[in-house]
Amino acid sequence: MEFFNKTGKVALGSRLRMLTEKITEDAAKIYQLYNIDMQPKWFPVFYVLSVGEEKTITAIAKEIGHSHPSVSKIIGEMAKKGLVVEKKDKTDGRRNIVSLTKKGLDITFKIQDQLTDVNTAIEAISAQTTHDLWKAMEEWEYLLEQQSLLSRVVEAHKKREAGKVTIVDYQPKYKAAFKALNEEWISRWFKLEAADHKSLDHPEENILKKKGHIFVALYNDEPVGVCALIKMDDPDYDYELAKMAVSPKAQGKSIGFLLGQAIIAKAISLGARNIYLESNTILKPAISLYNKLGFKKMAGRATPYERCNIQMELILPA
Amino acid sequence: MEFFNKTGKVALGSRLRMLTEKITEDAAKIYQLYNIDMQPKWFPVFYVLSVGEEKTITAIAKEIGHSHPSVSKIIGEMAKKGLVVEKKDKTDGRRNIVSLTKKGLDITFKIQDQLTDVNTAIEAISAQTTHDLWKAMEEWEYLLEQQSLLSRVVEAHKKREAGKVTIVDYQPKYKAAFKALNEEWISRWFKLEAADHKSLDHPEENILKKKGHIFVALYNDEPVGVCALIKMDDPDYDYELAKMAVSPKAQGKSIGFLLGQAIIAKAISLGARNIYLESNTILKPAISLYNKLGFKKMAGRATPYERCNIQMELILPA
DNA sequence: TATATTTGCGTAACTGATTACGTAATTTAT
DNA sequence: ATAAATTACGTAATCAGTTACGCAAATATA
Repeated sequence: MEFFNKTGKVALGSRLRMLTEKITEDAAKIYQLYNIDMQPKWFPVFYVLSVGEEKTITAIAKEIGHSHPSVSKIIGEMAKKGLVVEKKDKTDGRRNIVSLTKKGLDITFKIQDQLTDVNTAIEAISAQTTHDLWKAMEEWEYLLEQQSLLSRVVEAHKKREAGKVTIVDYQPKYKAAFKALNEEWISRWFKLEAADHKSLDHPEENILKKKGHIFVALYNDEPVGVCALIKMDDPDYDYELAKMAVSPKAQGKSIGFLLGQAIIAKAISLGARNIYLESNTILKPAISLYNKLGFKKMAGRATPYERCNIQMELILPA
Repeated sequence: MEFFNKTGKVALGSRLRMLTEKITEDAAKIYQLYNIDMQPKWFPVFYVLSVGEEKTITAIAKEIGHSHPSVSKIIGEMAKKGLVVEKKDKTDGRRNIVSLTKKGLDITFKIQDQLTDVNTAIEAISAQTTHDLWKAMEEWEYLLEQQSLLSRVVEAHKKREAGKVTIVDYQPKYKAAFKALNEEWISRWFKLEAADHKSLDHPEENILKKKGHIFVALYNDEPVGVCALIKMDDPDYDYELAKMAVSPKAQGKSIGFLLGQAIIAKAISLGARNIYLESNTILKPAISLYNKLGFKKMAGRATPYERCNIQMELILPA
């Protein structure tokens, strides 16, 4: 299909479906050719029964990777043709135990030649290819089991969006945004406290002039996230990560992570030994972000914020 | 799926279907994620319209490799969502000309990011595989277009059956079979002639004692084909291939071909310059077999058989 | 010019799978 | 011992495609 060279790999699903169809189409004709009264779709069920004697519907379904209604239907069809018999389990009345009949068993022998020839034909095709379809499928199955395509796409999306985000130093024009972004999330979860007003209304005086730093995340030149690195007045702790706020509209762009990284890099360049922070455990995504950045939960320490119920620290390399 | 390691490649179709399903399943969720009101199955149709402007239903179907009813249905659904408009062709009242609406066109832009991300994700998976699924599929498509799986299986079958056939020298116990096999086909097409009775009733006297040879093809120790190499009394021709007969029950095992090869090998070992034969053009499979063996049509020569209307010869290497 | 064939496309029925749901039997928890 | 949860499995509806069929328009042929 020349079409797929134009669309690119996004049409992988469509292309797979077509190849599948082309191959399955011939399967029915092959059974006919060998005069075996069986439908291709029965094959997986037939196979497990021929190998393993008696099985229940769900056991078969699990083994061949179909849904149980699918197996149920197939067994019904095969029973009608006299290839299998169903019988109720005496000790467990729910179970329907299926096994091949004499006629079904006969087919297992009759079908051997066909299987040999099909295998020969497929191997012959494989021998003519430079890329091994069978092994490629096995690899894809494995990789998709590890992480679904969906989640990989989400990851790609996030990475691309993060690339559009720039982290810049605070400037007076971001004063309003600094306040608004913080008020937005604080008021959603808690009540604004006195200490909040102090730093949010006057960041220059209360953070920057006290040897602190503020970073702003820009997306399309819009400020969508902020975070402060505040100099602490404590012999054991050098800096505090605080006032981290990201607009809900700009989620999925790793903005919190980028701001955190910038803060950490800054602290290192300032020769800090550690970074301290305060948060609340109901803020699950925040806590997991701090963990991802390397912060660890630590023992209690005095704080002016009522909403704080967890404290974390990050030990920086010397 | 461990299951497929047990069944072997005969379950290629099933395995393909499952992989297809797994991938398609996520596709729908991906559209949702990007907030695009479109179904994955619309994509091929959408794609060709976004590239090529107006198209008729069948033109789209041909381009994307679907059946036309499928496209017809998809266009109906897309039209309901306002993504496309249909209009009758003025010069050809049968045609239904389809094009994207403004809304549909908007999606082409909106969808770009999604396509980029999906492509990134798929490329990332490909990078982790050692066998390239995409290229492998392309190779399979190409090879299946050249020769279908069905016909390759038929070929494998034939080859395997031919392996069970043995060609042996004539023995008195095959006298009846020699006669019966020949009478069977001759009487189906023609009337037995006087010359037939002579050689069929007394092959020893009329063929073997006159420096001729007879080969018998055995399948399960049953004689299912015969062929004679008869010494000719002609300065220009050394031997005649004649009395070739194969049981209809033993077709598809290349028996004629194997007998022919044996005859030719014998003639060469006897130092013959050529082999002559007589046949009739209504016997299409026979003529094509002779061609395959290397015989060429030649100019007329006297013959005792009424049914002969074509004469062929094979020049042997010196 | 009349008739036969081909073409475009819609509708209907089928296919091989799925998910959703209901019911009965069994197992677990209180 | 009873209630709640789980399990086995069948039926119904759905899905994304197919083939079969029929009608109308256009084209080819006699």
